[in-house]
Amino acid sequence: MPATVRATNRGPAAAADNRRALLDSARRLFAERGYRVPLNAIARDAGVGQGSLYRHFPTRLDLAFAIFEDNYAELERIAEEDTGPGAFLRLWRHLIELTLGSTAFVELAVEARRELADPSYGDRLLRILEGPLARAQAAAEVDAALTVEDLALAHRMIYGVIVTQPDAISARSAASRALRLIGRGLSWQEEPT
Amino acid sequence: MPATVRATNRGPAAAADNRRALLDSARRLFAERGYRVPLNAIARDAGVGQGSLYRHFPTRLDLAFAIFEDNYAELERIAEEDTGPGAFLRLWRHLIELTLGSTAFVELAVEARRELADPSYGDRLLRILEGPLARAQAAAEVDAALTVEDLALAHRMIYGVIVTQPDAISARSAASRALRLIGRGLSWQEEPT
DNA sequence: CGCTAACCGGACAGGATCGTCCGGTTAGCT
DNA sequence: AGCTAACCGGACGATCCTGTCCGGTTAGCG
Repeated sequence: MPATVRATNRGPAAAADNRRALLDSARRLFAERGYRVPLNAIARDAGVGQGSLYRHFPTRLDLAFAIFEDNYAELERIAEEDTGPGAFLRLWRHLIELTLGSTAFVELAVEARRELADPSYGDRLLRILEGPLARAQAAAEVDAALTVEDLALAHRMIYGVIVTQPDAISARSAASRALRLIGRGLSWQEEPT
Repeated sequence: MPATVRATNRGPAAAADNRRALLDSARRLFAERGYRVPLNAIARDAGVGQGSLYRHFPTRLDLAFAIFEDNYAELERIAEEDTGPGAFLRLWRHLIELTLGSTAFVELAVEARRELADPSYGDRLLRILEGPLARAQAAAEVDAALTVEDLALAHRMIYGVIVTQPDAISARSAASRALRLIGRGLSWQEEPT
């Protein structure tokens, strides 16, 4: 039996384990039931008391930040390390994949802006996309007129498709169709505003 | 004083007035606070008791159906009556305008499918768009490859943009940008799946 | 072995929402 | 006027969620 497995989750040494169990359960339940999943459901799923949940993460936002920090860190890592041909498209695909995995990723950003009245959390995605987009444009891989704001908008469009889809399986193909729609354009006459 | 204004909302003759007041309040609160607005808030706003609300509309779905029936009826009327040049685009714009007016319009369709396990409510939009799209394609106004499913997908994409926007004013310009993005395409290489 | 700091569980109070129930009100008819 | 069917209001019980509080548990140390 590995040393990390304990017979009990009590005592000073159990704090780290409980924290990790809470994060694991929260990640799964956010994905399965959305950002608004009850916090006590998370505590129950993690096998810890309500007290422990609120001690480790005083608010829903604290918990969600801790979970989706992983998403951002991974995107930042990819944006930094992958600079070869097609790197932008790989980064973009990864972002879509994360969104398919949990729409709470987007809902958190919306909630953070509403709750904290601070746009910095949403801006983080823009900063991640900036470098790779510029490099892809320099390599003529994507339209030079494209901006990171366009990408963020496209991301929210994909979110809309996923969140209105009844199940995760069909969400993937719907998102795929939506990406093609964005990529090719509907080819109709929409005059500029 | 018009005959329709009553000093009281009691008695047998008041039922119709109360029903209308409930619909008016619900329409406004659904638009302002989203599909999940508390039902008792609607009753309070309409100036009627909880009992009257539940008597007229046993479930949230009943109330929402009654409200958004107007949206569908209006779209159907436009689709039927307006057959001149550019008719399709006018219909499409009207759909976007309704969605800007109340995202609950979309959320209801999602909820109805989840709750009733019946896709007919969502399909109603497809049926409305069918004729005008075919006519626009016959007139070479829009790409012949476009399907009503594409349009429904695009509609949900616009919904995603609106619902993640912090306020109604900025939602309009964001939706406008999104529409241009869809119309022109991002012009990058996304291979078909 | 006993003490203590750190930590845990779950009961609990507070607050929100749902849906029901029944005493009270009204219009119209006799 | 009196009666009755139709309708209304809001109190109320049930349920759910949040966030706190405190008696109980554990690891490590002298």
